[in-house]
Amino acid sequence: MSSAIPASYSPPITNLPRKPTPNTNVSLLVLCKNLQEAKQIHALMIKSSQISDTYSVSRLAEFYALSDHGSLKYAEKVLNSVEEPYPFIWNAVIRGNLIKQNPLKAILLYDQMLRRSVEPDHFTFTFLLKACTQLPAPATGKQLHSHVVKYGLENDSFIRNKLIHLYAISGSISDARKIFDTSTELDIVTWNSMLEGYADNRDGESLHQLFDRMPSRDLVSWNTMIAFHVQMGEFRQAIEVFRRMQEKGVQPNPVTLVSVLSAVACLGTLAQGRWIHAYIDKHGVELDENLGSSLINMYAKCGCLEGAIQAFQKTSNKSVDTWNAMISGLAANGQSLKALELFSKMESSGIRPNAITFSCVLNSCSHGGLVEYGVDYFRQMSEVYGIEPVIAHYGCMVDLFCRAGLFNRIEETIRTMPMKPDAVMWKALLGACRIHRNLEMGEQAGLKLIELAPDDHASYVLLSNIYAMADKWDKVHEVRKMMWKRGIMKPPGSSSIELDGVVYEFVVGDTAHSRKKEIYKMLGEMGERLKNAGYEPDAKQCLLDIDEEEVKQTSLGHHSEKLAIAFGFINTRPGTTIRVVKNLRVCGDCHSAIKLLSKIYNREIIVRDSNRFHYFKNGSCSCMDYW
DNA sequence: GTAGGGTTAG
Repeated sequence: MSSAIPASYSPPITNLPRKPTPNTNVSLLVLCKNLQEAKQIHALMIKSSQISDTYSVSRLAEFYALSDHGSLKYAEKVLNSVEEPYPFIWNAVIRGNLIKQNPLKAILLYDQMLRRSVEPDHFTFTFLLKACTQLPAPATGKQLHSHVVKYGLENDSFIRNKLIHLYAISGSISDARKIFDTSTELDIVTWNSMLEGYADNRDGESLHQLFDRMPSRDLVSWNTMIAFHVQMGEFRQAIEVFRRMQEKGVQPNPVTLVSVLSAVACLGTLAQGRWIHAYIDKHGVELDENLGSSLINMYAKCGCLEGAIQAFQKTSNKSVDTWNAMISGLAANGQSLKALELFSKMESSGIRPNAITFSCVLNSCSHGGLVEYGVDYFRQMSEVYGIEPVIAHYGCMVDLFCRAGLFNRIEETIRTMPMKPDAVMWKALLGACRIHRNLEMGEQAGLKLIELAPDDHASYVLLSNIYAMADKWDKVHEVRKMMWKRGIMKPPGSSSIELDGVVYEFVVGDTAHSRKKEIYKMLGEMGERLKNAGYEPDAKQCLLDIDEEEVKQTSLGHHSEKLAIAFGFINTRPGTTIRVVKNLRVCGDCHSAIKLLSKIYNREIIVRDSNRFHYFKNGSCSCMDYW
């Protein structure tokens, strides 16, 4: 044949075709530090025809789809350039879309895949089901389930567990359970998926039953239980489970400790929080940014700012959440200006504030009575940072104006904002009406609030307080009757104090305590000294706080925070700071009394109520009587 | 030559 190369021919050395061994270029992909380099390798692969090798092209598509330096656009180009794409490439591109938070696209790719007659495999379905969980798209999930059956993959454990997870979180817990019950082999992830399903459905009974039946439990099982209790507001149980977990010798990880710290923060039990912090240090648990934020939050919510600041400084990789936790911590503890200062530092450090940051910042302005600052930050938020205010931000603004008693600006805000006011907003307004004695607007806001939040006891109490203030006693009774009829119960006020790591809890009019004699003797003394200092009880503010029976038996002197403070006085050395955590808001009468007590007994008293901190010192409070 | 379940922040 004429085209045959003569035997004598030897090509010039420079023109030697540099035929790479099949995987040379592919193995270079891992070294790529940017898209440009990957494209060069891509070009080399085309030149050398290596692109038609299934393995090589798959790896290239995988790089484009999954690497930080990749590009989904190029991944898709590769996908479309291959005649008969192997499912691997489709899987990679689908997975890439999941990573980039685009689950919808992932599902659309599956559709294309079927149109091009590419048969999905077990990997494909795990990714797709994850996409359905992310969206969430339970109906699509159900369809996929039937495809899984069609392809005979229903016994794949990964797919089965994903299906359980998807059904459980999308309200079809019985479908999830059906798969669980009909599985021939249950692995730990199956158990955990089902466990999480019950946790998600707030079904504590089934959750505990399943947990008790588990043949073995791993870290995730324990974390699920702890998180469940935190979610349900059962903070002591959360810590109890944590204790049991340690007894069983299971080592906690950052996820565990984030949950536990959150529970401690809600309880306000500083000694416990310090113990967890020491545990983290001692066991060398990695202080990732989440755990850092949780520590800051815990210290801040326990009223220990120094601790929060130290944790903040120690968190090396500060995320936007880290800054948010510190800013809100400063604000809650009455350090509004410092919070705003920190916000400036955050801006100059190059971290971009998010919507939560602005809630924290506006909240700082509100707590500090810094009206004009607040107005300016609100403007900056959309103008400088392009963050559109949501209802929560408008809520902050209303709160800001409320505290300052600027009723026309409140009205203007509510009138001009692009959404309807929510219960939180009416509540803030109602609170302001009480403090500024604006009875007319207060009544209006109260009725709106009850309309929007008919199950919230606070709605009724606040409205009743307004009526009581106006001496409209028939209306007070009306509200009370309405509450009774609807079966709304007000949880009893309770306060706790932690002494030497032990938490003592008191409820209003508590007489069950083993040291009640001593406590009531102390209360008596406190009452005497308050009276001598010119204090007069004001019963109007909390008529609905306690039952009528109790009104007769006990006086305001027996509110839980006072009981806790009395107990603190007895059991600590003079001059020691008293820290009390209350489940509801401090009533106005107690607030005045505690101010005086701080002076009479020369003690710093820190009370955390359901909204903020009150630092009572020398006769005044850090909240400047706005709360 | 690819996969699974868990957390927080006003």
